Amino acid sequence: MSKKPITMDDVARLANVSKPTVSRALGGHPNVKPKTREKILAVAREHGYAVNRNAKKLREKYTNTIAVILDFSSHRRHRITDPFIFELLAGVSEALSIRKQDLLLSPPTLSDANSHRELVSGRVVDGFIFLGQGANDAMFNELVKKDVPIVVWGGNTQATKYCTVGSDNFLGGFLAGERFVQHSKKNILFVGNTEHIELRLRREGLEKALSTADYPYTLSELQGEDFSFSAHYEAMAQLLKNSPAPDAIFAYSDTAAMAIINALNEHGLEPIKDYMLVGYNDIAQASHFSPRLTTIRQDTFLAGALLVEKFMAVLNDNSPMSSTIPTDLIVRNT
Amino acid sequence: MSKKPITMDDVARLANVSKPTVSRALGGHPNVKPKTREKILAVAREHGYAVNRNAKKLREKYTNTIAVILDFSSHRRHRITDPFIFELLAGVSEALSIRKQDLLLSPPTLSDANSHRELVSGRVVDGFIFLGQGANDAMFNELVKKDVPIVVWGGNTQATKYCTVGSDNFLGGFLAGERFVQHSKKNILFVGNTEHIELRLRREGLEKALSTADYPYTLSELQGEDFSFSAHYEAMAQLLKNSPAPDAIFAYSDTAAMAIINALNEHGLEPIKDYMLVGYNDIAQASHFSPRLTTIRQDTFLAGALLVEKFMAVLNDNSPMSSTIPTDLIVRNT
DNA sequence: TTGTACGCGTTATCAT
DNA sequence: ATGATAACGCGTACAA
Repeated sequence: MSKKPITMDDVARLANVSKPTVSRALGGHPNVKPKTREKILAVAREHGYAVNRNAKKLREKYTNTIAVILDFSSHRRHRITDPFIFELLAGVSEALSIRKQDLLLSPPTLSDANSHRELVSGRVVDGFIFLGQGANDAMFNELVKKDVPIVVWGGNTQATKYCTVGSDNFLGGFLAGERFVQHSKKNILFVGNTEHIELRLRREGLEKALSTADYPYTLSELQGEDFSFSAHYEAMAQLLKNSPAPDAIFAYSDTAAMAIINALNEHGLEPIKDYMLVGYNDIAQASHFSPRLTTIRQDTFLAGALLVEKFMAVLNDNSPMSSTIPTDLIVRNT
Repeated sequence: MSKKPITMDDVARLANVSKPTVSRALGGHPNVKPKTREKILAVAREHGYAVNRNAKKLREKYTNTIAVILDFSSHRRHRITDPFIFELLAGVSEALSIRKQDLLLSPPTLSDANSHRELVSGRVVDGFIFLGQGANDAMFNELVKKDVPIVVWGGNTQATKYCTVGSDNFLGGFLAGERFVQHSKKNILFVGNTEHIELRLRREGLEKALSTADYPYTLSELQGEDFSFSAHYEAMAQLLKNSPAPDAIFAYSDTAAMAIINALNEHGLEPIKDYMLVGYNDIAQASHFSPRLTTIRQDTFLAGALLVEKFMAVLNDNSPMSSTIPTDLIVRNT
């Protein structure tokens, strides 16, 4: 147990060379005789030597570790609800591993800008990738002001001071609206809290498309209290009790869409026949739910790659532009 | 950008004390005069000082970082399918944050025992929590032999040399079987690959319960090729074409259950009336799927806490016993 | 091509 | 209660 790990010094001794030579051999430095290198590598392998990464980080500029923060509000107390955020996490994880960056998965205990900054000045991580904007716009701006490298998955407006990657939310909303207008839908329901930048943009896109309709229509809004499945279900059931049923619904996530469909079901309403619904994210479950969901697709693999690419650019001070990934309407059975 | 971060030396100078005193003040050491401590903390706060964690780790025994490895086989190429693994991840994340341990989320690039060991001897992490056993039983045993601290979410047999935490898989299977026998089910289908220890145990439990039936029955098996939704759907559709429909199904996960129900649906079969189905995990979606799934619940919050607790025990050389979390049958509409 | 000497920022030991 | 000094393991000038 208390076995002392072997150090670079030990390897040097065993290979009859000096420590810097070992360092060079392991680091792939050109100026080292092939035969010497081989000898060193052999000794290292034989003794299971591994470079002490803390000592290394102590000397080097970057930690090559990036903290990834899940959207706080997508978590329920001890219960995760939306698989999308995890598909996104998987995308980021893969992209980071390609660049040989470590991923520190941070708990939502970090709340303010200072606790985040400490992680950087303590040289634990080089910066942050936030998977979700939530209501943290102000904190993100503060972090940028404090020179903390960050990239955020989310929406972007003129006021956004930090680099974002996200779907083209306005377009996503527009595509949904277009579909509704094509089918002459008149009583449209937008589900989502427009305090979130992304959702505000989607609603704007939706409105833009609806405004091309040459007939009268109404647009109302349903804001779930939190992000849980049952909250959405109940809110929708309540709405159906008190108001005329909408004939078109645009939900901010597939998960929310599923909850809403359940409520519509129990109210005796059928997809396509009675209502049209467009979800968002195209999570794995969306195409297997019954009914199969019409939704807006986001490629989480590409998203991860882009988030990491932008982060690296931020780290190197080339203030990269925010950007969006392709955003497509996938028509299925709603 | 190239702003040099403030060091402990700097703080010492600014507070008119020596470096060790600063270290003691920050570390909560008792032997430091309250007034001195206050002064030091004030200076540190004022200048936004944060301890360099790499220098700290270079001196200390533990890195206080734990690598968490997701089950390789639960990932599809760029597509996550089963939310359960992420509920588990959330549980572990929370448990680790309570103990102030950092979570390094490792990509599935690490394949053999040596690459894992390197992470420990390189002092990146103190050890591993594996979320899923997959077919890595041999590697886990090898890691234990090499004194790498690990804990595994999964099943346990006499042959298991490493510490596991998991649901009581035998009991889970038994509960499902009991339900089937109570309803006189005769044509039982087990869905899952029994090469996985957990699933083998569940099948054994199922068989045990079935053996109490005082009537003849058949038990067959369906092994999905991979863990994707569509693979299960298609395998089930195929089975329904070629064989008589089962009147009872025990699926290894709720996700698999959903795929199978879709296939049964399209074949005109109805839950309860035509078949009975028990899933596994009780993921958030299970109670909102249509039909609402009967399933075996696992508390992922508790699971996370237990995994971390056991890991700490392993780290401190008190070879802890493997253990199981409460395992209950949740009866809903299948 | 290789070796010597030093510093990275912290904690631990020992002395005062 | 505090300070001087060493040591953790590595990379990098600079010298050879």
